[in-house]
Amino acid sequence: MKISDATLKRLPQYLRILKSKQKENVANVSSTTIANELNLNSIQVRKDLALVSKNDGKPGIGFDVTELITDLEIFLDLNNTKNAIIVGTGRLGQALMNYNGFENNISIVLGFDNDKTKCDNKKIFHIEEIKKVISKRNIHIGIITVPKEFAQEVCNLLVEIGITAIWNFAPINLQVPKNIAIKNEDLSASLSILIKQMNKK
Amino acid sequence: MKISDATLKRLPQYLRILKSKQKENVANVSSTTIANELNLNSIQVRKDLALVSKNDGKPGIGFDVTELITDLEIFLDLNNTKNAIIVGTGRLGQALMNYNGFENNISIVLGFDNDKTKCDNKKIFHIEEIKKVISKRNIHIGIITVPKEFAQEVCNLLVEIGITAIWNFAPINLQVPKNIAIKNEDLSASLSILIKQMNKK
DNA sequence: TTGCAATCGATAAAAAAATATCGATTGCAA
DNA sequence: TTGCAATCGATATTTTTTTATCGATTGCAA
Repeated sequence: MKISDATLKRLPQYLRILKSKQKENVANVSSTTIANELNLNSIQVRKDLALVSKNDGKPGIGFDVTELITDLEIFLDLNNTKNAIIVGTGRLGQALMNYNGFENNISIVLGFDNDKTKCDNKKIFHIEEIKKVISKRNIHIGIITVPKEFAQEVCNLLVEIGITAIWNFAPINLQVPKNIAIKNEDLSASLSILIKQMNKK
Repeated sequence: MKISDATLKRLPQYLRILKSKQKENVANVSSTTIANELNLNSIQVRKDLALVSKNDGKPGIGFDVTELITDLEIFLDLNNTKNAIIVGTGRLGQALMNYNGFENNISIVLGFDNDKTKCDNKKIFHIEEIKKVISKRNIHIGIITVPKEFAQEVCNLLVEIGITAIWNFAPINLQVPKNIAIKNEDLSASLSILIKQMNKK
């Protein structure tokens, strides 16, 4: 059973709504309710949920909030924390190191930079030390927040030291071996969509 | 003629490649070349480009780099700079204020925060002053980088003062009137996709 | 009870997006 | 010249995604 990226993108949103319902001590939520809050179609919500949960919704009532949360968390693999490192500890890197919007599934354990003045912090090391510092730790994810000129180089380095997933914030499409997972976070593209949408209205 | 979000997302990537080719004094680029660099299908590239440019590619040669750049920039409305403000000048807000990956189409002119200690900066004001400070300026875009608890409230405020496009980085789905353009930047969703992809490999 | 509104899942249909096919054009090398 | 490889656009096909339909279940109110 494979799940499309489109669906995958919606799952964390469902989870957020479910958790907020849980906080309000709501026991059941209908697909219609979820759909309305996210401006989606309720059929789509049901289909998405059916892919990740064996807990059927009950006609007239909806879905059991707690059960669905459990299933979503399992599916999204939110229970075991992934260790991550960040290369590039400028403002964006620091913002991510301190971001609390992630649903607790990654822990950004270390940062690296080529600016020695930033390395006074316990958690920030000079990029040259990366091999040495990382060797004994179990790191899954590498986050790239360096200027685009250095991004491919950093990417290669991360691959070399055994990182298997790369989250890239530099405005460039990185080339990686097939066995490496990569997600390019393209803020320009987002902005283009927003501006296009704005001009239409 | 309407363009899908999927296509719209690819256009800035094409532009980036074209510009880098231009820098290398390459006069023509084939759809195959572009497709390979982005791991896309060349037919898809040609179709996308046909939507935004009347300059046909030439068989055996490819597309004229300069012409395509011009057409993409016109289509993406990159020539007239949009003024933007940021609400929430924590690390992420500051990172965006200093980000240079945008293709020069927005200028983040001012920041707002509810922390007075941040407001010594010429460009950062207290949120309470927002109406007064903004009234005479021509602001198009509002960027929200506050904690999620305050995001909807800030959003409402932005709508109230006449902002027509909102770029939201708080992990929450904001509700806006129909005539307002909105883009929720969902980092958790991106991360979910990356992790899913990683686990598959 | 009984009937009604809310909701579900399964299946079908529609819409959208991606990819394949194919004849035509171009430049280059034999 | 001539033939070949690269490339194009237009059209057709396939695949994927979204939305609609419909019979069935549930709780609640009359």
